[in-house]
Amino acid sequence: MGRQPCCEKVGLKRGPWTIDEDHKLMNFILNNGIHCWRTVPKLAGLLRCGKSCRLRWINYLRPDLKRGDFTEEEEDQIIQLHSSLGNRWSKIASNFPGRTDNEIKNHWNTRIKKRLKQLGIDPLTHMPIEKTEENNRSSIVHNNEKTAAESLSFPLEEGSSDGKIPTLVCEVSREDISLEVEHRKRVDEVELLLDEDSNDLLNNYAALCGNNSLLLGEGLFQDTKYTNPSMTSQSCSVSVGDSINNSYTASASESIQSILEDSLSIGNSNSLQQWPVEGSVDSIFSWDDFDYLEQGDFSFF
DNA sequence: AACAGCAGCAACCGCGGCACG
DNA sequence: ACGTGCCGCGGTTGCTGCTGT
Repeated sequence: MGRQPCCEKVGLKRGPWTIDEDHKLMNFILNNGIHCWRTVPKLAGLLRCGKSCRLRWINYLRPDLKRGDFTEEEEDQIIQLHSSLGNRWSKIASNFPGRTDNEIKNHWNTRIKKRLKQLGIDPLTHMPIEKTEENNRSSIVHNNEKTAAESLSFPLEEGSSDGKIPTLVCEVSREDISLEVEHRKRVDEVELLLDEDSNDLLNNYAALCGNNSLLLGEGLFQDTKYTNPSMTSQSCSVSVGDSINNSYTASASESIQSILEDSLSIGNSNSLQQWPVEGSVDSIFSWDDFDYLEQGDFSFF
């Protein structure tokens, strides 16, 4: 039993994508659109599984991707949404046009989490760490005062009787359960808001998140500025070609800036606006160039 | 200059949910 | 109602560049 693998893994390529593979994938999707990811690699002439192609497209090649560092406003919003939605990265990402769930997840795990900890805030609960520890201690104390049966007598959420096994463990206090129920309510309310009008989310958030409101608009991150150096994130070689005669190749760490500048000077000076230099060096594909592709007089390599 | 440890990111993996026959 | 296949999500891994010693 069990699911079949999404594809035959034998003979398929894994690991970092090459420029050539990127070109093939983009070329294919721009010309044919996306119908079935499973068939994309075959039709595009790629030795990848459909899943890998999908991931590459969504996280990297999509034309509407916004690259570069997260702004303070974005970070604040991520924190707010995370306090309500938890690790539902795709939901969180849906509030950031041009950002991917993977990108937000990585940013959370590598930076925001760390920063919250430095500020004495538990990234999981969004509560001050001391208070979280107190809660943990007190819940254990409370729990010791109750029988196991009493602890188990409160369903975690409405609807848990629908055949699902309640996700309740013995070390849950009455207080914890009410907190959990309250949290779920907030999640539901925020999701409603997201559906109805995400622009109103922030306005409503303060009202919804009592304890968490300390994170709201208090200038918590006003003094923080990520001075993230430009990342040369991909190990493979980087090629920049204009649509006519020129093509450049260099190792990732080598003179990326100058390559970009060369590219800019050759082609449309607006062509890299969507791909900030501070972002990944792989962001150098110009989507303006794909206009040529659609017009039929341009092709990569 | 060489090495080790760390940080950041892209990519992979496995599972759940959903659509469809 | 059930089985199958695909997509999407979230957690995790591994690679690469950076920084400190």
